[in-house]
Order: sequence, then C-alpha cells, then structure tokens
Amino acid sequence: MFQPCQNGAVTKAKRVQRTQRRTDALSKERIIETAIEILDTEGESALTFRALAARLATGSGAIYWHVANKDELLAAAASDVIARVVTDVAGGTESREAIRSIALGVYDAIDAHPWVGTQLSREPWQFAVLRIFEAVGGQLQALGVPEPAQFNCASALVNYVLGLAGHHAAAARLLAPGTDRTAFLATAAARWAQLDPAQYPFMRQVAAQLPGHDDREQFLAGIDLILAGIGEKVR
Amino acid sequence: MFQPCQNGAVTKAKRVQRTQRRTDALSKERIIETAIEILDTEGESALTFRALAARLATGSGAIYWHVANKDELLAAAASDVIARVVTDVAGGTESREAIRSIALGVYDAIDAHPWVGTQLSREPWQFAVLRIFEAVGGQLQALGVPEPAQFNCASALVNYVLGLAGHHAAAARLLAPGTDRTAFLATAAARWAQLDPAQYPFMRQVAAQLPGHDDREQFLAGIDLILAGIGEKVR
DNA sequence: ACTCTGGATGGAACGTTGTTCCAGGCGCGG
DNA sequence: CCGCGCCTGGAACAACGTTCCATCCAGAGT
Repeated sequence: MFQPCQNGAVTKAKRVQRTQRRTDALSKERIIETAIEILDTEGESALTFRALAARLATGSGAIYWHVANKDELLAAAASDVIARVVTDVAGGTESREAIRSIALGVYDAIDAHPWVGTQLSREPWQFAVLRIFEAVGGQLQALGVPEPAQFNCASALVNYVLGLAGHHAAAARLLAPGTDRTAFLATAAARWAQLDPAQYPFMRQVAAQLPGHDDREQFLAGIDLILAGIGEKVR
Repeated sequence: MFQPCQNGAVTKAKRVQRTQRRTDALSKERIIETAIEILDTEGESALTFRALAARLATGSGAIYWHVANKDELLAAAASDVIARVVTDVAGGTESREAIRSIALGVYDAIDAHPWVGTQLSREPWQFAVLRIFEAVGGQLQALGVPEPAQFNCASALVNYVLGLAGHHAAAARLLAPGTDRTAFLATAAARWAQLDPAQYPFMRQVAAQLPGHDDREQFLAGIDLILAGIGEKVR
C-alpha cells in the first residue's frame, strides 16, 4: 500500500550517510545504465523487465522499487543520453553554429542509439525534450531573435529534429537485422520507382536520387533551411 | 501453411464478379473502417484484436485472414485518413498557399485523430507519409525550387510536420480523460516555472507565454519559417 | 548482545496483449 | 448433390508489464 519510488531524493540522502547495504546494491542509476546497455546492444524490443532483472541478477519486483514503470525508465534513459549531448556544446561558438552543433549532436546520438528517437516522440514534454528546447532557445536569444518569435522558432527547430528522430528510429528498427544501409536504400528506391507515375511523379523522381543519398547531410540541410528562415526575423 | 492476405487484389477481383457470400461479409475495408471508429471514439489503447472482433461480431482469427498484423492495420487506417486530407487541396491555388493548406490539413487530421500522429512516426516510409511527401514535393516543383534542393526541402517540411504530429499525439494521449486543454497548459506552465532558473532560463521565459498559446498558430508559424528559408533557394 | 523495524529484495502470479492454430461452415463448380 | 477451397470463430500460446507478498538484512533502540 506504500508508495515506492518518487521519493528518490530522500532515499538517496539516507544512502549517502549510510554504508551501502551491499556492494551489489540496486539503484536507479545502475538500473538505467543497464537498461541503456540492453537497448544499445540488443535493440528496443529486447528491453523487458525480465531481461533487465536477469542481467541485474534480481527479480522484476525489485526494479519496481526504484522505477515507477517502463515509461519512466525509458524517459530517464533518453534523458541521460541527451544530457550528455546537449551540454557538450562548446561555449563561445557563434549562435548559428552552436545550433547546428546541438542539432547534429542530437542527430548523432539518435543514430548511435535509435531507441532514443522512438522515445523522444513517445512522450510529449519529457525531460530530454526540455533539455533540447532549452539549449536551442538559449542560442536563439543569443542570436537576437525577438522575444515573441523565440518560442515559435525553437518549436520549429525542435519539432523538425524530433520528426527526423522518429523517422530515423523507425528505419533503424526495420534495418536492425543483417541488411546494410545501401541495400536498404536500394530497396526503397526500387519500391518507389514502381509507384504509379501518374499519382506519384515526385516520389519517382526522388527515387532516382536515393542511392548516393546522405541522411546526415540532408538533416543539416533542413536545419540550415530553418535557420535561413529565422535569419529573416533577425535582420 | 497457405499465405493469406497480401493478395488483396486477387481476392477483390474475384469478389466483384461474385455475389457476396453474406451480407455481413468481412473485408479489409470494413475492418479498417471499424478500426478507425474504435480509434476515434475510444482512443489508441482501445484498439485490440479482441475489441475489433467483438465489434465485428467475429473472432480474431477471421481478421487475420484479411490483415497481416496490427502494424498493417494501423498503417492502412492512417493512410485512409491522410489520403482524404491530401487530395482535398483545391487545384489552382498558389504553391506556397497550397503547401500551407496541405500542412494544415494534416495538422487538423492529427488533431481530430491523434492516433494518426502516433502512427506516422512509428513506421518510416509508410503509405501515409508517401502521400504527404508527394503532395508537398509537387508543390515545391511548381514553386520553382531547383531540382537538387527539392528532396531536402520536402524532407524538412515533412519531418517538421511529423515531429509535431508525434508530439501532438503524445500530448493527446495524456490529455485523453476529462481534463481540458487550458488546464493542461496551466499544469505544464507551472511545472516549467519550477525548473532551476540557472539551468532552464529559456523554458521559464516560455512558460510565461504558455497560457494564451495557440498550437495551430505556432504550427503554421513553423511552416512559414521553413517556407521563408525555401524562398531564398528560389530567388 | 539482542530484538525490532521498515526499506529493499526476488520470484511467483495475474491480467492482457498480439498472434497462431485448427476444426469446422458455407457457397460455388463439377 | 457432392466436394473443394475460401473463409470463419474461438481456443490456445507465448510474452509482456505490473502487482503481490513472503522474506531478508543493516542499523536504531534498549
């Protein structure tokens, strides 16, 4: 009947002034760390409380003492990864360049951990998203975007990044097994080339450009496009 | 051992030149239609094969004869909704305006059917996304965007829309019960206002603007921002 | 030194889900 | 009228997230 977790601060404070109960003590940090490990090495679908419990050599019930549910676990894991990326931006760089750098950081993080992409577009105002929003917003202020426009500009940038994040993660989910990326692109191109020319002329034209296409470059092109639009607000 | 479904064309062709076996015959169309009904009235989590079977007065096995799995069902449902929206754009309108209209159509569709937002960011190159991409791409050609830039521009617009779609759908999922939108905004604003001022100055500033904030307007502002960026490519 | 206590543990059990399997039913071609 | 094959409906399966509870154990109180 008691309410576990959600009072992590108290638990932690007590733990600090107490010798660890055991050397292999469970903790929220260790759980999240292990969860990230599983997500990275075996994919999103492999993260189950059973698998997590097995790797931590405990039972699923014990995990629930530290973590409210799977949603919280995933949100915390994503927040961890994003935090590392967003705080990485070196100070002193020009704002426009800093935004590019933040966006690329997030992109690369999602590329390395596709499950982050899924998570970012699963819960609306989770911590990880707030972090990105804050980082981007700060640079927009520095860039001289007038205050009323700042929210809209940040929203545009962040939503673009999140859209690509979800898309990327979904693609990675399909790719997961052995196939390599160029083969995947070729398959997509072939499928698009077979679309009805009357109904899908644009997709067919794009299909031709698909081999030799660089996702990362396209991502950055999109950021630059939005930055160009924002530039008009500054001038 | 036989392979059901995936040959819908053949099945349908036969059915046309044959009197319906029953008046209440099952069909992929009727299944999708019913699925959309459930999704709209009871939310994403209510769509289970059991609930679907119950409403169709049949068993779950029968549904699997017409539909490969839940992913296909959701993709087909989303494609249905999006198709209605994207083909709605009146011909003859100016390209920039047409793109705005397409985007707003998708936005409104997601607002009315939040589950579509979830679905769009779940599978990478599903039909619904292709439809949007094609519609946007066509207008970009008409706008005079040089061919090499068309793919990037379309990608930016579509990813922005999808990002917002996922975000919106996730928010709707939380909102689902009885709470109204203004109360939800107030809650978010209050939460953001409590963030560490040193670490989250921007979020706190934005929190102040959050009451009296219009999602739809912000969405359109984002589209205009990207269009402004694209405008520089045309000039 | 001994008990007491409540935070922490681990594994069994529950309810629900997507999916598979299979024993039939039904209408059309022979 | 029969039998073949498309189609049906519901039972059964495996896996999941979550709950429950008997048990453990380090430190506070005596």
